[in-house]
Amino acid sequence: MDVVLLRWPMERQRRDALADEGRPRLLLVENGTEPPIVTDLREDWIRVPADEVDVKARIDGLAFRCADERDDRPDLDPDGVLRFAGGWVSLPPVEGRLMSSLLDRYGAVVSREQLARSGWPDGAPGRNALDVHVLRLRRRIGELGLAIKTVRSRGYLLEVDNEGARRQA
Amino acid sequence: MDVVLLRWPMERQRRDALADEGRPRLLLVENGTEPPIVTDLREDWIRVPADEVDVKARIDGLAFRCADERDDRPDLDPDGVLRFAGGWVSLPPVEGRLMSSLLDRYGAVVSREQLARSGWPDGAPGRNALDVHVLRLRRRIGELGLAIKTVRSRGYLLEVDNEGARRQA
DNA sequence: CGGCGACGTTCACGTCAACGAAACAGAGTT
DNA sequence: AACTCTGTTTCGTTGACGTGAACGTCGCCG
Repeated sequence: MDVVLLRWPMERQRRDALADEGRPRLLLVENGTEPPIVTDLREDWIRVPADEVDVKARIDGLAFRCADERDDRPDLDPDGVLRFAGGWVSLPPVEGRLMSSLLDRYGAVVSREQLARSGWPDGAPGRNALDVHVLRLRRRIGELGLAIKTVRSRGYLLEVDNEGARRQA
Repeated sequence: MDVVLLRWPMERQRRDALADEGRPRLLLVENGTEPPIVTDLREDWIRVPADEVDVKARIDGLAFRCADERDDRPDLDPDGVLRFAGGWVSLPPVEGRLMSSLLDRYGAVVSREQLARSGWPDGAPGRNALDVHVLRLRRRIGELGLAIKTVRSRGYLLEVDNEGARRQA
């Protein structure tokens, strides 16, 4: 993700907006003013005027830090604990297997048949069982900021929930 | 943890040593040399000479980042004293062994079977003994700000208690 | 257009197992 | 005698899982 440059303290408002979006930013601190208090991994500052090399080093360092947490994929450990974005929920056996299958193809569609096979390796119960488990799985992972989208007549797809996340928080 | 100041590139060796230890450090970059490539959350740099205020801002920012991921783990000494966050409680033998097992996998799930083996190396008593000891352990460590979470049908997990902590305080 | 069926979502239950909590009793210590 | 540590019994609560049914929505076809 690109690092945004902005002036401090002139563009304080813009900085707050970027912080809300979670975008990395480098504050160019005007001479004669104090640097801000940095409490965010995606923020850094440098006093201007500054050497071009120094600015580049700051930008690269920031980009590196952000890349670090970019592959922030949900992770399901063997004990049925799903971790994501600093939080975790525990998944019961069936839902754990469904999630594992969705995770194998994170961001892509998984067919109902495939899910049913994952959830019940030796024969699925009634047709409706899968639907109900998907519903329950949705509710659980909602609070982590994850969502399962339906692709009608194709299957389901796991992704980051861009909308519902703040409702939960 | 304290931030260590050192000169760059003169003290490169010392910097590497600190990096190995995981200690936070601020590199004072000599004029006329390029800043290092920062690939570590516990490292930052500033070009000298610099304003006292700027140096302080760098140090504070670093300290904040490190505090964020401070692995301030509870510690159980061989005499059954559990220390955490400035306080301590003493644990009876069985609970001490259970805690030791939970600490080995701090933040992860430990199965009931594993716990039973730790608590009673030569044969576990009745089925409910473990439940009761977990209950008692919970009450003891609650006042330290620790909590044992149940992961149903999988086991237990030790972590910092984010909610109950203020009730105790 | 209107009806129909395939597909999904959600709710309300029922069953079963896992877990939690209180209360009690025995052994050992102080 | 008071206290701690321990294990057991008993009972209540919660969670997991499947089923049946009500409801919505989409697309197809007469």
